[in-house]
Amino acid sequence: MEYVYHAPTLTVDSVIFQLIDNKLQVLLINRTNEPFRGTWALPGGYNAAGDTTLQALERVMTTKVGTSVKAFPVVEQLYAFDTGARDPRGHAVSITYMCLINGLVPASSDATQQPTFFALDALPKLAFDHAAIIKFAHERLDTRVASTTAVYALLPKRFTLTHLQQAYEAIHGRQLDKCNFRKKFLSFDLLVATDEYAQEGAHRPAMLYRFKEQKLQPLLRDF
Amino acid sequence: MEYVYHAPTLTVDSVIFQLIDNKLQVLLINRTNEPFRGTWALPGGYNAAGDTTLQALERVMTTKVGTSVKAFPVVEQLYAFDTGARDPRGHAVSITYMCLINGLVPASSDATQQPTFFALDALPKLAFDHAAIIKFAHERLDTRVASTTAVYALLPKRFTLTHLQQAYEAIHGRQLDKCNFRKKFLSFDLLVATDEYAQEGAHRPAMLYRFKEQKLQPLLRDF
DNA sequence: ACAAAAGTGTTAAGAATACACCCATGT
DNA sequence: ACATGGGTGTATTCTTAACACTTTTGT
Repeated sequence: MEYVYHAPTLTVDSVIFQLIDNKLQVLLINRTNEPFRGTWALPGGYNAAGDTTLQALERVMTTKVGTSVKAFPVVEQLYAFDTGARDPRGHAVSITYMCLINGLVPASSDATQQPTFFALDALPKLAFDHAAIIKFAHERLDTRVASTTAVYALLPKRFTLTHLQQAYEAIHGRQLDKCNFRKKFLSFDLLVATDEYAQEGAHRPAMLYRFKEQKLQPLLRDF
Repeated sequence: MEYVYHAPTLTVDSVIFQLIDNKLQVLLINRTNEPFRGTWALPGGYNAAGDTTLQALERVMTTKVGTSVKAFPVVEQLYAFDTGARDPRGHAVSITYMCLINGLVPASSDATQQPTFFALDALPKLAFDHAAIIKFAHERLDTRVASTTAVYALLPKRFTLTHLQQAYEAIHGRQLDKCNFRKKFLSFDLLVATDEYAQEGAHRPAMLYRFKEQKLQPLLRDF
């Protein structure tokens, strides 16, 4: 049998989440090339032969976001999307990653790409099937913060219990009872109170907490 | 910039689960080609340009398992593995799928591949990183049967509550209390009792149940 | 004194767990 | 009669959920 194997185009796209103004936001860049030129899209790029998907992701991060993958405390592969024909010339498969971070200031090597964070409830029109990818990523994030300590990646080292609760509320999209939230989360015994307080207005200052371990751990019970 | 894009090799591998003798078993085939010739491996194959991963999976299923993907009530994409260098000539990315079925008798178009079900606790030496893929698939299956009605795909249309419990026990790998299991599962209101009984030995016959809906549904509470 | 957010207590409903028991069948 | 697995009841403990209350700050 005479048959020359030809591989489909392989790309990598990253969904970078960050909490800004107590809202869950995602990083988008403005496409400078066709197709979808001028439309907002997830930072992504080609995965060339010889590169692992993580290496391709690193290339995307350094060139289009201005940061190494290593700067993200939580990076998780999501799904291989192959519905959206990325390239009009043919079928493409995109491996997607979810990246969580706090305090990232993006800087593309190409300034016209203007990397910008958008709130999930105020997304612009998106290129390719990127709206579906973001939806998938949001659902995955929801299950991850429910079953692991993944929120730590979205918060600064020190934070108040109200910050923590607001993070959960922004991700889950619903209000939680303050007292019940605190009792439950503290019962996991993952936080330690620091001796510092946050003074943020005309009211009682809040105690600052930090995670005992800055790493992904399973939660005893789901949130 | 003069640059010709070259895509990595893309493959598809399937983890086919079935319950046999109250044990969770996975389908393996014996490799007829190098590398790993003569070693057991997951059914898999190349994903050629122009084919979606599901089309590539269909090709694998019809040629190496003797069944269409459509015969599997539950098919779920798992993860893109790119650690194992499938081909010694270069880097390869494998998209993996988990497929659940009941009563499958496999038949490869190439009889020397002898597709065979192996119990998860008695796997042979495996090619590539397939041991890691099976472990990943097992964990995913565990969360799926805990949060959805995915078990239905592993059971015949009619089954006893003991069969159902044994399925959960085989997947979770631990014993469950009969009374508590029944109360909880029946409280989901997903099963209906048929008017038939299963007579399986020198003891009281067991009532046969069926799922109201033969489809994947979320469970009210996790198992 | 008051507004605003921090932080706590209490109770009732619901779920999980452990364990003991009765029932219907073939031999 | 008895062994075997089918099928059920109940009490205890742990979680969840709702809601009301007190505390500490700046103005």
